[in-house]
Amino acid sequence: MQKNLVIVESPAKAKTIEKFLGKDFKVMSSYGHIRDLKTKEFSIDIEHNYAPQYVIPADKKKLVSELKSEAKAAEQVWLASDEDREGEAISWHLYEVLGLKPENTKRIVFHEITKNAILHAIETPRDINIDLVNAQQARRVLDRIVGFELSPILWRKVKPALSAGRVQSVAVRLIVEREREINEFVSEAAYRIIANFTLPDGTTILKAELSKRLKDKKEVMEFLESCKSASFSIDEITKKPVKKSPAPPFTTSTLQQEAARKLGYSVSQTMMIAQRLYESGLITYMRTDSVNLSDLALGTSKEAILETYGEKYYKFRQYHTKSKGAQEAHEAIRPTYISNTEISGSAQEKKLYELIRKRTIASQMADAELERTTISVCINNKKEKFVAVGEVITFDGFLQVYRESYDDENEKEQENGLLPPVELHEVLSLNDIVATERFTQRPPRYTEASLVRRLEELGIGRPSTYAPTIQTIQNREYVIKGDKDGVERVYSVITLAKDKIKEVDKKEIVGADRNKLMPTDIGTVVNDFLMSYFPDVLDYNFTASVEKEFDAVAEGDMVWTEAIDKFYKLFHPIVEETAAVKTEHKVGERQLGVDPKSGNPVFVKIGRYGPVVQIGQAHPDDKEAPKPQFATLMKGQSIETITLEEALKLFDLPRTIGEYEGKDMVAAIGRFGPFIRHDGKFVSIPKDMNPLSITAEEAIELIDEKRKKDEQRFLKKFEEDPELEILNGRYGPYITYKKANYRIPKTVTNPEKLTYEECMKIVTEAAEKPAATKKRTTKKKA
DNA sequence: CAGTGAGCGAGCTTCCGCTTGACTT
Repeated sequence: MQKNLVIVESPAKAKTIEKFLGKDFKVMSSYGHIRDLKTKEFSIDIEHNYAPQYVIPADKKKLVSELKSEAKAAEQVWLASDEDREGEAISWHLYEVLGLKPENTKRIVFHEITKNAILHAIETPRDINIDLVNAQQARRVLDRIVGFELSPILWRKVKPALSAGRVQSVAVRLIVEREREINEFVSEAAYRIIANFTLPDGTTILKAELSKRLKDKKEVMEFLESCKSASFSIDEITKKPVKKSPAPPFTTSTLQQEAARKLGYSVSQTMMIAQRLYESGLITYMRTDSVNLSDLALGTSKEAILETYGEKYYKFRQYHTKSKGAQEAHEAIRPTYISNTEISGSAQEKKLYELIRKRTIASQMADAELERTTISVCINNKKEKFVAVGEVITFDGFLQVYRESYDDENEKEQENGLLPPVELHEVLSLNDIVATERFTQRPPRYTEASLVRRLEELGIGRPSTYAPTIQTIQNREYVIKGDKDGVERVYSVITLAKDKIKEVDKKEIVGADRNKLMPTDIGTVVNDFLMSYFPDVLDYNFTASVEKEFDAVAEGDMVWTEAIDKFYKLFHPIVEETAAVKTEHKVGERQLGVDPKSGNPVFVKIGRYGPVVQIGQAHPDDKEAPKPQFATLMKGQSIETITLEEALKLFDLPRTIGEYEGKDMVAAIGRFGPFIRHDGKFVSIPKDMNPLSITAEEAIELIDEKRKKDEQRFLKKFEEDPELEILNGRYGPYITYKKANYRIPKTVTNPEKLTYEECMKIVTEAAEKPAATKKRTTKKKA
């Protein structure tokens, strides 16, 4: 019989702890929550004081019965779930479901997985904190009420299968509002003035910028004109020491941000890779909001720094979490063993590990020291000055290991180089002055990672939900991650050189974006709807204010059902009212005008499958009445901005554009964008062409291109096995075998020369690696 | 990642937060 049963949340953690505790302890994992509200029902009994109806999900039944029998057999059960609200609730559910008894059940907590921490926890057990559990129930019930009362309203008023929630709806709001700011943004121009001087030695160049920008061309002309006869001399040299400190160790959110900036990983990619590192025992837990390092980690970091860089580079630092609502059940994300400089694994895993290791080490290193030199050049007939700033690193400190990245150019600190040695009052000769027209920048669109950062700042969402939330708002098609073409802008450059002023216009592309989050029509309509009826829930401070109540519950100062009741009494009547409003028109519907052909009204709205134009009304009761006509909006069109003319044009599709080889060519828009159908085959119309304006010649060219590509698609077939083929895909050659695809190693230069045996070797080797065998088949529709 | 290609009157959708697995005979 087992003496002790310890239950933790994660199986990887269970494995580690079992080693520390010895053979008198069996350690099992609950795999997170073991009980929850029903998935398909409201499951809250409003009439009976918001009593939640918990069930054990089907995929947890087997686990729960195993836990139950192990618990029954054990002399002592130790509930060791995380030391936060959710963890406390997990322990409580375990206690209830497993039928544990108070006399042989103990609750223990530790927030670092070290032998000392665990042994200490075993020595200092406590009871389940029911106040904390109730705070979790309040959180759970509130989220269910908000989600399950708001979503059905959207199904009725906007589109089926939509969703709303405390977290996702605010995430969408951030993106919608940012896009509006961008649309309303008016950039302002000003001239940046840069002068190149030659020092008295006759060769060295000093580059300096005018201390202020000039408003317009007239001002620039006047300024340059007066510079013709001016003399320039150095009137001030200042040197100032500057210090820079390292960033704290990673939390989930900062790891996601840095992995996106430095390695280009998406938020979910980062989490998957980190999960593998965690399961291999290489890093600590990857879902955390804490920047705290264990004493063990602090000690080994110190050793590593002293050994590799020397004492001068070491500085003991303790970080404190600043983010709102942090619960700090875990440590910061760090290598399990700092001394592990190299790991085995995929290239991605290695890169992420290296990032985590460097960040951890740097966080315990000395400040970098810089010397900032400012040289100011005065103009004898003006009070403005030219200024040159240079920076020299006098001691690199943590910079030797790690440098934090920035999201966009605005945030990036200017890279100041080294300045040439100069003397005070030295007279300089002017080479040229270049005035470049610069524009203020619009606010940046969110990336996945910058959205996570914003949500964290607002205290909305948790480390375990950042990645799923971003997935959800994209699945619902509230936002899309995509690219935006920039627009060409003309700016002028005015140069003074050799006493002559010259002006040229130059062109630049601005506002182009890659992989940024942008709202869709659906997202915008849903957001506007929720904002007008439920501004309190969409308020950026809603989560923060309910968290305050949950804190009061956790402290025992408030009964959780009263907190919920307070909210429900305000919230539910609005839900009822909103649902009761009979609307003839869908939310977001907009009439564009009248169809000149039929005289029927033309309007745009969110249809069952997304944004559409509709001509004429439906007459559900009259079967004889003419049916309305529909047309889907094209990519880039929006129900907010589309005009009547543009909308009517969409009805020209499908459009016969001519004949080729005796068969009609028809242009239309399908599920995956514009295409041409010809002789039963489909050819996509590229982004820079329009199905409404494409000519027969262009279409024939596309068809021929497609045929050529299809021919080249089959690189090689094998007689040994017809299911094995080498194909040419969008991303180069690949092997396909039994409906699965396999990458050809980069070392192979002539894929078409691969033999049957070589191909099968690639296939079987890939199949052995667990990651490659899995093929995600994402089903959108039921 | 590796090729798809409507429809707008018929049937169930949805929340947030913990955690990973992968039918059973």
